[in-house]
Amino acid sequence: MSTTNNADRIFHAIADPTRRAILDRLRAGPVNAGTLADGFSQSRPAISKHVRVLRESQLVVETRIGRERFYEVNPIPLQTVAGWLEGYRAFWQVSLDRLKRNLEDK
Amino acid sequence: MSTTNNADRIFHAIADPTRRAILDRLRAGPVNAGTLADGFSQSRPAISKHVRVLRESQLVVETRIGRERFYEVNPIPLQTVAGWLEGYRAFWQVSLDRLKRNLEDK
DNA sequence: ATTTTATGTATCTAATTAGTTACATAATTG
DNA sequence: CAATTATGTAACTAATTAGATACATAAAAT
Repeated sequence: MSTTNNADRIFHAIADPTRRAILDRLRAGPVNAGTLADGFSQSRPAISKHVRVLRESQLVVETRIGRERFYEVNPIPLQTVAGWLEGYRAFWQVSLDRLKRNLEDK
Repeated sequence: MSTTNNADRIFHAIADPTRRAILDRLRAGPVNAGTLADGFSQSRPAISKHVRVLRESQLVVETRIGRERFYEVNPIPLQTVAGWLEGYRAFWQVSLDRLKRNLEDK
């Protein structure tokens, strides 16, 4: 995924349920890699790889303290998603009306 | 992707840039399959498959008229995404403060 | 009735991905 | 300094995916 733009990277990052779960866990506060992995049934390396994807999309920030690495959420990239959704919010009512009309026509 | 829940299906559906582009196109109003595909550089079957994924996630609704099939956006499932994001909105300010503090500590 | 048109499905392939176990590296501790 | 601990990376595998081309089906037009 080398020629991938920012938005793609972000949407891809949050597409995986484990990665969303990691973000949700980190929302409670920063934890080190080991503690984070303990909360999941997958192997530590598997979680490590998910965290890497999250870091590459900037959704997670790493802080190294000694040999430990703490991870925390950076919500900024989620604004990209929020912005995309926004384009549908305006559409919301109008489209529901149309959908309803279409369904009534049957 | 049989044992996939609703949210997973939705996040997965919007993860693909072509599928997001399809949704964005459909936001302008319903079109039939052929017209839709004409707007893309991929083959018609490729687009057809993307539309299927979008339909399975309920983001797109199909209406058959004669031999044509019209597609339109159903924004409702996007509420799932909006809801998930919402959990981060509250977190927004607090986490940015913390991030800022952490960065200042270096 | 035959041909054309609109569109989905089958099949196959190349690329990507999520997971695993084994290994490497760098701090800490005794 | 040797042993332990925290953690990422390498290598490999199985599953999933996006895309292409060829084919099937059904409606519409001649």
